[in-house]
Amino acid sequence: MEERKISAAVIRRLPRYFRYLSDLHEQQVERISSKQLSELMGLTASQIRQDLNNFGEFGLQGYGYNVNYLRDEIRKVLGMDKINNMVLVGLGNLGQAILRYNGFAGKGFIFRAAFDRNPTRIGTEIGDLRIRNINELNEYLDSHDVDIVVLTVPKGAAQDIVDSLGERNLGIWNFASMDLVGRPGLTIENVHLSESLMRLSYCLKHERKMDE
Amino acid sequence: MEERKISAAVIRRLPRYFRYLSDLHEQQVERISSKQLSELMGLTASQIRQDLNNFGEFGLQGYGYNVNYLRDEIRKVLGMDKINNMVLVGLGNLGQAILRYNGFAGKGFIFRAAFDRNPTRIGTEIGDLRIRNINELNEYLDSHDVDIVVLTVPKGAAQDIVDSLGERNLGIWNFASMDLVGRPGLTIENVHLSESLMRLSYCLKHERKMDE
DNA sequence: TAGATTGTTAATCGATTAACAATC
DNA sequence: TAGATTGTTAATCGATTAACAATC
Repeated sequence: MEERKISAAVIRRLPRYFRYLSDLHEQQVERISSKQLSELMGLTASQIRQDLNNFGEFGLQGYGYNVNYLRDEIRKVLGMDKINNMVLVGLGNLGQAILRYNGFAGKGFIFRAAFDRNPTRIGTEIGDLRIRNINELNEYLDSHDVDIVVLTVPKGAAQDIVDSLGERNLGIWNFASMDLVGRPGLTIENVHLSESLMRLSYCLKHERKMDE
Repeated sequence: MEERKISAAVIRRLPRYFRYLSDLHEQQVERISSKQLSELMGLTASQIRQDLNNFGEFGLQGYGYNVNYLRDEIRKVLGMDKINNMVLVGLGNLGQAILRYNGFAGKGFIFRAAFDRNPTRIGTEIGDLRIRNINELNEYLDSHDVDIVVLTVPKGAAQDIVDSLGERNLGIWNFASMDLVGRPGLTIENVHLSESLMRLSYCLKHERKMDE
């Protein structure tokens, strides 16, 4: 499927395209040109066409792009044309908030189980999920089809959990403020909130607008 | 103070340098060369030296960098050599989690007030903060020195709040999954969790390792 | 058909890497 | 002094922008 090597910069922009196209679709917009989209998103039309053509020829000369079709193609490219099964580990404040947020399910990202090591939490329910003992994580992964493990544990615990995951192919959505040591089969995406806040602080101090 | 134009790529890396240097400092490491740091962080030594020299000459030939000194300089560059006063708007799951997280205060980012529009929340306490009515936000900003407004409201409400902030100079840490329309004086940093999750999905599907 | 807009090649710009003189 | 490692210039690489033929 892959032909060219897709750059990190393009991958970073893809979900944003998806969001804009979803919004347009919701507003019943049927077609859009790269020019129009570029003005909406603050990019150049050239860049949009280059980006999209990494993945196929989605447009029509003289017409532009069909919003719904393009959205659907990007959806596929992003691997969102299927259910992504997730489990969450670590039910502190952030873990609970992520688990309770209902914006992911609509995009096909569904929480199937939640784990913690704190005995006072185990057995309690959040939403419709009963909190399980972290010890049961591997057993659960053996018997269920899990795509993504969400790590909302303290940074001291994160690497141990990753190391305990065996040889499985998994995505790790890491909220611990550290860089995990991975291995083949693991795909790690970091959400480093503190670093985002520091960038804001930098931009504030230096009056620097950050281009998306 | 600014001489060269600092690129977005450099700014994105700065907080990560700060994190690694903080970790090294905690481990009592006194000095480090760009070579050593590059191996630790998965960058090239060249890039590290280039990055740092945007802000000054922090090293010593034949020696490398003093960890504590370099950390402190980057801290200043990031605008973290002072207290950053924050208020939070929107006490849903995520807002409460962010407010309760105690990792920001240690870096000088301190929550001074929290606002919501839901009458059942107003007046209750989270941590040591009493939730205030969102109507009082402007009054509060008039009488207090606030640097950063954290927006953890639904996307339908986010732009209205931004528009209501008047002419003030503020940083906006935006968790709503939309791009805010800013104005001079506002510095916006977005945390788009859904987009991060989609990137993970993409990388999973395409077996793509994302270089930090 | 004429006008619009794509897909794509070529040109430009900027970021990363390599190399090395300066110097601790 | 000899060895190490910086700061910085030059070379390379890659990403963005511009241009335009193809074509709806």
